[in-house]
Amino acid sequence: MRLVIATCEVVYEGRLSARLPRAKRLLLVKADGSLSVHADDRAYKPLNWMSPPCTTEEGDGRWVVRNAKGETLTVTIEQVHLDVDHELGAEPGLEKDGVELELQALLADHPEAIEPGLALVTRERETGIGPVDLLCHAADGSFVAVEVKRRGEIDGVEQLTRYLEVLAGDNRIRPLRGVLAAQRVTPQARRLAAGRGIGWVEVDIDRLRGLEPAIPTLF
Amino acid sequence: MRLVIATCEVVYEGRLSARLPRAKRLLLVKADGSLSVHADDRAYKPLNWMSPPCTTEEGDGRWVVRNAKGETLTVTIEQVHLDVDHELGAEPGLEKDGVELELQALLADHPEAIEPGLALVTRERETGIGPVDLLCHAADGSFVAVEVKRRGEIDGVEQLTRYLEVLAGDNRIRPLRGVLAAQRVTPQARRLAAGRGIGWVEVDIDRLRGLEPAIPTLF
DNA sequence: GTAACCAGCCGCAAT
DNA sequence: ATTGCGGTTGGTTAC
Repeated sequence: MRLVIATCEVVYEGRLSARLPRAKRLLLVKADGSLSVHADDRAYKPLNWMSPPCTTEEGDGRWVVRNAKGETLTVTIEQVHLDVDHELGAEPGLEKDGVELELQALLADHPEAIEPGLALVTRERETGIGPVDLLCHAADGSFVAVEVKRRGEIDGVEQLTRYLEVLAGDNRIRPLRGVLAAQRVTPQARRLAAGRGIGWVEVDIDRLRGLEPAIPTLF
Repeated sequence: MRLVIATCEVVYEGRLSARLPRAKRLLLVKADGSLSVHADDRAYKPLNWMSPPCTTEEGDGRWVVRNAKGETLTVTIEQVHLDVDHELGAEPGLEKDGVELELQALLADHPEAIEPGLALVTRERETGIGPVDLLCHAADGSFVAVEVKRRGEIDGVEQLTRYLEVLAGDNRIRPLRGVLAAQRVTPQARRLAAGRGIGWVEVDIDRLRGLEPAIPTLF
């Protein structure tokens, strides 16, 4: 990993055109070949960058980074304030406990938290246009397709709507309705869901975490 | 901007839980208070980070970064290989020519590229649930709501569907239909659009750039 | 490779 | 503050 602090100008030509007038910035060159240009703000987002795979041509105070699509990032360096190179070695890897996956697993174990009497049929049921998170069977005899989100917004309702359109053609799982299950459901999403005949429920992930696996799956 | 290369362990507790076992990494501390932890790959993406506003407590080989929501990023430092601090000064700012905006502007000047005889009524027409990119009037007397995308995918069709649902209630712009205009339209989006009675068109941005403004707006 | 979907998405603008 | 929405979104996975 090479760290350069330099007074420079930067031009990106690719999916858009972007120009950075002369200023002091961090140029971060990683072992994967990528280059990021950072200012002292914008959190972790660089001002400009080129993602790998790409190649850098360096010479005469000018770096030209290119990728296979012909996009270019050109850095014109006026003055170098720091230029260091460090070998970092292999990254052992990031372990994550993601929220949506955990929420889906918890709800799969506790479908009754979505609606009393609900029982799991299957997870990640394929529809042909993507998998529906949970397919359940309700106390009233109907099937319920559940879309699980950390945050229930409009696009979750849209996604579930698409799945329902497809699943409606399968008469083995009729009658069918849809429910959006999320930690929070926004007012717009509630309104859109209501207009589409889709239910919604807010679930408390901390309460779910405290429960023991209770209801076995149907199949 | 402070650049530290250190052998460290990192734990994030917040919207999810994440752990990084001991390894050599870059710690990037910006003037906005943000901290990013980078490995030598993943392009510009850090392994872990904390966005501003946040505060860092540093002491005894341990950094604890907190934000207002109680999320924490804890870095336990075993060995420091580099620790430098540079004043970057103000960033003069990034100038961008975005693609969707340019495409929308070009199509506003050349609605006939969407469909012969089309004339612009207005851009960014408010619907109550967000602005529709272009509202036009067609040769057949109908109004046409146009959603402009760089890449026409399912969510563009969904978005336009929502707008059409709302705009259908306005009888000053009847009859009304919808068109998705993009540089490319994916097969799935075409299929979904067809099922909803929505049209689609692929536009050549380079050809549009070469045209002179031709058709004046109606209003 | 294409396409759909998630992401601690980020960041912006309008409500 | 919320919410919709674009992004040079990036990255993963299934088809």
